[in-house]
Amino acid sequence: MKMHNPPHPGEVLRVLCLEPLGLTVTAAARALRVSRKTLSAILNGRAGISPEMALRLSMAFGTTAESWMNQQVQYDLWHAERSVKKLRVTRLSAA
Amino acid sequence: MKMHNPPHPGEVLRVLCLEPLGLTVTAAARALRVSRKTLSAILNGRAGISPEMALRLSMAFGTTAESWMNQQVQYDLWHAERSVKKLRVTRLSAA
DNA sequence: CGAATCGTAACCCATTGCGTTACAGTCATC
DNA sequence: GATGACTGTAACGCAATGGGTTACGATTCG
Repeated sequence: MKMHNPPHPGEVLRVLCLEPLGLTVTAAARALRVSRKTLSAILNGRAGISPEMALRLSMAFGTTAESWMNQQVQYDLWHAERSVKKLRVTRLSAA
Repeated sequence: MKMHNPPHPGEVLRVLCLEPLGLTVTAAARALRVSRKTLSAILNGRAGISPEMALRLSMAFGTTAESWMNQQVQYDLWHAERSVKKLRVTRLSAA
């Protein structure tokens, strides 16, 4: 069940939300009451989905905030595993 | 399925991981290779679970990093909903 | 040409995770 | 009663990050 290479949520947002509705970045940012820069950063993978942004997205697109946050978690964990390759931690419990 | 009042992950960590093993905060922090202050902050709800910390916990306790991150998400979203009570967002899509 | 869009850089601000050091309080054992 | 272990936390410092504004160059379209 481990995702191979999870896309950043912004990519999903663009393809599944903006494009189907023919929304421009500017228009979507206005609707979300967020600066164009902030939305652009997310769409291009330069920023993550914050809890508040997840709420905004859920309200604007009729989705759940959890789904956005979960995508972000998958993305973050996948990259954390690879950036911090070797964490020396003492095993405290067997499984 | 919406959690009523999700506990912060630190509480779960303490009750489900430290206590069963009779671990002190100091000992657990040493095992996780984290400062005692950092672990204490998490246990007392003064800090969240970062991706890296989720990885450390998964390695030490044989759990999944996702489970810790998901708990954090539930906690964050629940509080975000209540702190930012009214986000004025334009609905862009019906369901 | 002129207008709209877009990505982004440059700044500024607030928050947050993490480390170290240090202090006060609790508790158990000597 | 003194000693040592454990705990929470304040005070600092550092780096990263989300978000806002302004502004510039590039692209696309009427």
